Amino acid sequence: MLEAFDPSSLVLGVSEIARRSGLPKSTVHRLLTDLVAERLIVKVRDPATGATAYQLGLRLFELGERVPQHFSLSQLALPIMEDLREATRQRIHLAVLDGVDVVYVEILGSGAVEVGSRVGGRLPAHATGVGKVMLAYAGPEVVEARIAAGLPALTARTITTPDGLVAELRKIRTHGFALDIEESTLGVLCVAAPVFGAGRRLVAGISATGITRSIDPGTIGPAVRTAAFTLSRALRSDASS
Amino acid sequence: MLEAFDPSSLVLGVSEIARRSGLPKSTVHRLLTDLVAERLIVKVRDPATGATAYQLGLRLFELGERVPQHFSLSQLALPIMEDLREATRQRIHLAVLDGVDVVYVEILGSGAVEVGSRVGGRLPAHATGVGKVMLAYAGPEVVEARIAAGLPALTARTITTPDGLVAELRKIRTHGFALDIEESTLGVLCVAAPVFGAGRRLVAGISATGITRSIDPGTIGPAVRTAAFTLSRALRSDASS
DNA sequence: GCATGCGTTCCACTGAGCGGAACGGGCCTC
DNA sequence: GAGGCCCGTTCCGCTCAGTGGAACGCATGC
Repeated sequence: MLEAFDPSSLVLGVSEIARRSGLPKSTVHRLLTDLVAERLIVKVRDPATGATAYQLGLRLFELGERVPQHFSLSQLALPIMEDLREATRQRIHLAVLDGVDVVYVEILGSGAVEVGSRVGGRLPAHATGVGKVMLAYAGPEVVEARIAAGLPALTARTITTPDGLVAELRKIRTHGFALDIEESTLGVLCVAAPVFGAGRRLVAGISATGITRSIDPGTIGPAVRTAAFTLSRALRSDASS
Repeated sequence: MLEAFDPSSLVLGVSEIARRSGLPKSTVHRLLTDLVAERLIVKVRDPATGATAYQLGLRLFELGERVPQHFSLSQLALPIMEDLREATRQRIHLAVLDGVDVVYVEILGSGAVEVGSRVGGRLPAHATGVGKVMLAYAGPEVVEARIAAGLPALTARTITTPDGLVAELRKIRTHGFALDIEESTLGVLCVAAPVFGAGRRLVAGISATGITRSIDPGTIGPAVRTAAFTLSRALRSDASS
């Protein structure tokens, strides 16, 4: 039922939540009362209509910040992301693979252009730089799962064929980094590198993103790879302590 | 039961969760199975012992990022916080009042020194700069609630008497900003200002934090207040659109 | 004035949830 | 090697908590 609150609808009434979740209104109303008591949901007065409405509560935010895949990773990554941002002056993303999508666990810097990424947001892996770089170093079963789930286009430049994706991933493994040239957002270019943890296992992807005409991959690529190596080493040190 | 996962214990076994939550082991086990199915919890192998353990799942992080008090506020605040960070070169905090505590909803920059603040973390309001500034502009019932809940010391410099706190809050209203001179962390000074939304209602507090000897409140105070005014105006514009 | 949809409450009915006990396994100590 | 301890997991008899359709009062729009 909590999934009814999506990023474009953060404040909802009982009937709308019932519609979105497929539960009866009385069930939703009772569950909301319980969740309000647990402070996972907050009951508010919708300023637009004056009606009763509900939104996710601060407690949920506090719990969300304790998710190890975000918290532990961010703690080690943030200083390195700050360095990369200082060095490149671009918007820096840190994301993990979740199923066939990427989920952004940390983003530094607002960009010169509006991009679709958002902390806690998810995008299909094949259509982003960090996603492609993680697909390149994840097992073939993840690539196959992504292909099976479909390769939807985010822009006209998104890779939408299995052969095209497989060839692209091979190229990424050769270069050691991925490029997203307007595949997720028109006018935006992104350079991404893989981050490994203990046992050389893929943990995350890190990237620098900016306006296509202001980014030189030849210059930024090595910087992103350096940050990725630094974070990988930090993760391995952390795992053995 | 999810509260059993606290920031110092992110990975727990069934028995430990049962102890912390006061629920029987079979109840905990069954609830965990349900939460794993909902992907709010992840079942992992504890690398230290090889035993089964559980941690909060990425889905919870995604939901946490949709909490309006974090998401909507951060969206408007981040560019302003970045400006303030650029101008002051200090660690920037954005926090909201929750009951008698402050909860940090956004933090920019790692500091020169380790401070107790953490995104999603909470601290007693009377013992932090952003907390004192919000107490100064919140209703007296919030101040009374904080006093009734006790004024625990975080350092030897924390205000621990009701009269001392009331006098301090009056002073803050006179100056329009708060100072935290080593009250939450030794060696650390913080300058904070209040952020208002529609109807001149207090929404948040913003602050710049750094090493005591590297911060001049006379210089940084106006910068923090400027950022607070800018964010307040952005919030009022946002509310009326 | 009527229709529609809202949030809220009621209550007869149903099966889902509870949690103590037992199990097998791993680890540690003697 | 045996015994003790604690772990995670499973079972199942028992109990009442949860369900959701219907009805209500209210607000809005035509």
